[in-house]
Amino acid sequence: MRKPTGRSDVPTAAHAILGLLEMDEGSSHGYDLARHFGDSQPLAQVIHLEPAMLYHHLKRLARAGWATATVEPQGTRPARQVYQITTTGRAELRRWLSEPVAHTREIRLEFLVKLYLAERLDPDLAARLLADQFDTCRRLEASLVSQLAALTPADADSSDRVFVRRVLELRLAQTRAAVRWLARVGV
Amino acid sequence: MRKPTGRSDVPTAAHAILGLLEMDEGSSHGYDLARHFGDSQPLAQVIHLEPAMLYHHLKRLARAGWATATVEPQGTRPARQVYQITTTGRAELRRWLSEPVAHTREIRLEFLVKLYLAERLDPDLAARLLADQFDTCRRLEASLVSQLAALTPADADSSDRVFVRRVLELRLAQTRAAVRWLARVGV
DNA sequence: GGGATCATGTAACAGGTTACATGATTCA
DNA sequence: TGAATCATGTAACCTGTTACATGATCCC
Repeated sequence: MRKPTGRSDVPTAAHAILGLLEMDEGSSHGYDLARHFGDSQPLAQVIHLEPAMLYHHLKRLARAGWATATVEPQGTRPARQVYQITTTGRAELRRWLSEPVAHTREIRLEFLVKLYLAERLDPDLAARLLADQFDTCRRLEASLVSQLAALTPADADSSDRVFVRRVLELRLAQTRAAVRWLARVGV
Repeated sequence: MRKPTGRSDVPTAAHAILGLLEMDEGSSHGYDLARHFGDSQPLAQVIHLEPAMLYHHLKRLARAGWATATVEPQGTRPARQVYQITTTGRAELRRWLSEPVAHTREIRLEFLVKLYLAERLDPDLAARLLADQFDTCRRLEASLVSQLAALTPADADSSDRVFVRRVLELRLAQTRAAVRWLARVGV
């Protein structure tokens, strides 16, 4: 018998669904929610979610106690599973929305989803999120700068060192681009 | 019975291992290769590879005919599985190394691995890869610029439109950062 | 007649993560 | 004595992708 594998780490998609349940307030079932991730919808520009995974996440949200499902018979069609966010689900959503992402690479997906939802659910929260994300990226930038500074003094330029320097320079460039973008968005 | 599920898409990790087999030329078994992905090794700054996945990929490389395994008994320890790259494996590696990545988000991981290996296996190939990647990113940049231009004329500024514009602006910023970095590296 | 729409999924596969199994040997 | 090294993995879980099942109804 194994230990119950100490994992946590709820994926962005699950939180996105949780946010949509909060926005759509009331009647949301899988097929309905799927439209948010369909062609030319704003969220679809940022996160892809196939029906298979959508239904999967809905079940997990229910298992976690963040949503409840009620069955709505449809006559001929399969019964609708209408989901509703719970109080603990709402608390979890808020917690997630207040938390900036830790890495620059997560801006493109996770942060954009947070921003989309926060702006539509609570503009004040969105403003705070933006400010916190800006600070986080600034700190990342400073850390990269000091890592680079610690690197260059050693004059031995093995190709491995050159490579590591380039990696840091790329990260710094990406992080600075994010910082400038955040500053422009957060006016 | 299902169709054999039309997938392909070999992951970066597998190609990284293939590249290391080509570099280490001869005696490389799992435990040995693992050192490349250990603390403070240059590749570890870019890609994480736990032993479990390393051994998994080695088996898949053998299954694909890109490497062959020969058993080297060790007495008391488990026998070493020594892997060697094959001719088709070498061809596949070369093909992969010549191909720039299609998306800006893939620069951070997949492109950096290609660059690391190409520079160590064939500097000319590395130079061509850099040039091709630069062109690809330039085209991406142009595409994003025209997408933004197509967006702004419509004056109706729904919050959804604002969001989509921001997404494009972030991508453009990230792509431009990559372009400048590539230009600096590729001197 | 034939495809899109509604509404739910399952099956089979993939990569990836964490924890653990095995068992002798070397070193602090 | 007990941790690290060598060398291989497996087990159990996860997200994610693609293909397909079901079956009525609506619209061209």
